[in-house]
Amino acid sequence: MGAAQNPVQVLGRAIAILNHLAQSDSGLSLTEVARAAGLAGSTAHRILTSLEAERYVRFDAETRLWSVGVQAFIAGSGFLKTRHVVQMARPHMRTLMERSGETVNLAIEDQGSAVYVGQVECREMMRSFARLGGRIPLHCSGVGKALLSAVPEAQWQRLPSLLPALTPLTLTSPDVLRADLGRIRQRGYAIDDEEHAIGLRCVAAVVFDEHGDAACAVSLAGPKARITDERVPVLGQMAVETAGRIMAEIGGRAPVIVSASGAGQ
Amino acid sequence: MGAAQNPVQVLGRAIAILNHLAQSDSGLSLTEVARAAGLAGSTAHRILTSLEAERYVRFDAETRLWSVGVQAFIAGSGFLKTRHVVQMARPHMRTLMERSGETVNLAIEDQGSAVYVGQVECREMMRSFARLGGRIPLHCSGVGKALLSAVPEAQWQRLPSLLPALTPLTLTSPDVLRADLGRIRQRGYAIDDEEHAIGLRCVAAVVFDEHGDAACAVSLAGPKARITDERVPVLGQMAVETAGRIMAEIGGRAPVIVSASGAGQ
DNA sequence: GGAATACTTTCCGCATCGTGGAAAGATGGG
DNA sequence: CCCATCTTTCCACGATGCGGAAAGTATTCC
Repeated sequence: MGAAQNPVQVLGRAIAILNHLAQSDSGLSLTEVARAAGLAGSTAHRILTSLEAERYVRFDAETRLWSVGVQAFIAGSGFLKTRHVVQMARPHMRTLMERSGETVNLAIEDQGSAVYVGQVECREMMRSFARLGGRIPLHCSGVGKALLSAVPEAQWQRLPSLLPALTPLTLTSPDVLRADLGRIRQRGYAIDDEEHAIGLRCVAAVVFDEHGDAACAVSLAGPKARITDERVPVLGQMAVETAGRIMAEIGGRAPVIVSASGAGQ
Repeated sequence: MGAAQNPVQVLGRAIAILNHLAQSDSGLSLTEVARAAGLAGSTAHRILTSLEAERYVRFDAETRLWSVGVQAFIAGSGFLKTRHVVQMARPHMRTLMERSGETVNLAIEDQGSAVYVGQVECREMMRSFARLGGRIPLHCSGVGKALLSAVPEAQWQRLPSLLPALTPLTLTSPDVLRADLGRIRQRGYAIDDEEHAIGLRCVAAVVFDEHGDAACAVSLAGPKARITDERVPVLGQMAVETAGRIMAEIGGRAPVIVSASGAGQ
């Protein structure tokens, strides 16, 4: 994640700092920031105070820690504006949450992982912990697999030969994953059965854009205790329906299936 | 919103650009960016490509427009991790207490009642008795009614047909309460006139989070003797202003009002 | 269709602006 | 109370960002 060749040096450095701050849970001290970004203390300090002047970072005088500021959040949220899907999807996600009683997530693909861009939380005490702006691997999440299933083979063939396992149930073999993606295309929704986190299940369906490419994926996530075997097909169907409504809203259309094998349907 | 004196010139400029991009709905062309930020085209271009290298801005080759990038969204979302409404609200509550001379409370909604999560006590001998962590019903408290007023009708329709009366002035009829909530939305703050305890009056305003949902409510509480009829609108306005400042601090925004009826403004 | 127009991108010499070592100022622990 | 550690300010050096101008590319209008 190093700053590549960048026309403007400071910007690369400032952004590296921001990215590090964003990853930390409770904020970083000056020296931590400096070390993380590989900068001299004075340089890091200058950049931090400069960002602070614009409220892109915040300094807590009590804990003496630096963290991400409001304005970075506000500006960053501007990203969602240009993603009309997110806006359009919200009411449908809300309905889905009401009907299913589970938390609904919306994610897009970005650089080999899924990023959560929308969420409607359910009212249960026990609920999923996905965070807006958070990243999750494609191969071991409902949204991720749903997105993958919509991509032509050519692109996911360059997967590593062994996928990282986050739980004992994670699909680590590309061949097994490939088979699962086939099933996903057939039934219309992906199932994540504790492949990302123990006790967490979800179902997810993909939303296609006007070109028939995957725009994003909607998922329903909840504890295994609540998302039982019998409910999976029901919830999956709901996710598919919601994805369909969002798709209609944004003028998307399912792609023409080119698969040569007997992928049915 | 101009970049003030900033230790690092480029950062001020880059951030100004990002902020402008974030405000625009569909993206900006290079020249629009340059003009908005008051920069030479070449300078704006250099900064933009630099930000693009870090995925903080995105360039749509088709429309030739620049907009906020994913990574800015991801990093900006890091703000939510370290955001604690209660802590951020404190300084603003303190100011409100100084200006009004009354005790200031902060409450969140939890399972059908309001819970006090913050307080700045005034210096008067006679003062309100809310306790941190204490619960208070939604229908007969300033904070409670303010929070209720921010919830879409669908959710508070399942109220019992007769609300418990804590004083002779408590609003016990759901219809009367509903009408009051309408008025609260109109004027921006709630009034509790001895509805919870005899002799106690308060005004309260709601603080919205980034989704436009109620995050918490601020109230000013004091004895009826001090909070006279003439002071109510003044104090109410102060509460609204403070709520606004807290909202800015946590990156919240007022919700888009969808109400079909004449709930105006 | 061709020329004029508007906008985007690259180039490069100049001096401004950012850099980081060092020192001063805080803070905390023993 | 002193030493160790971390934060903040300072400053001389030169690397780095600046913007005018020119080249390259879409768009419009006759």
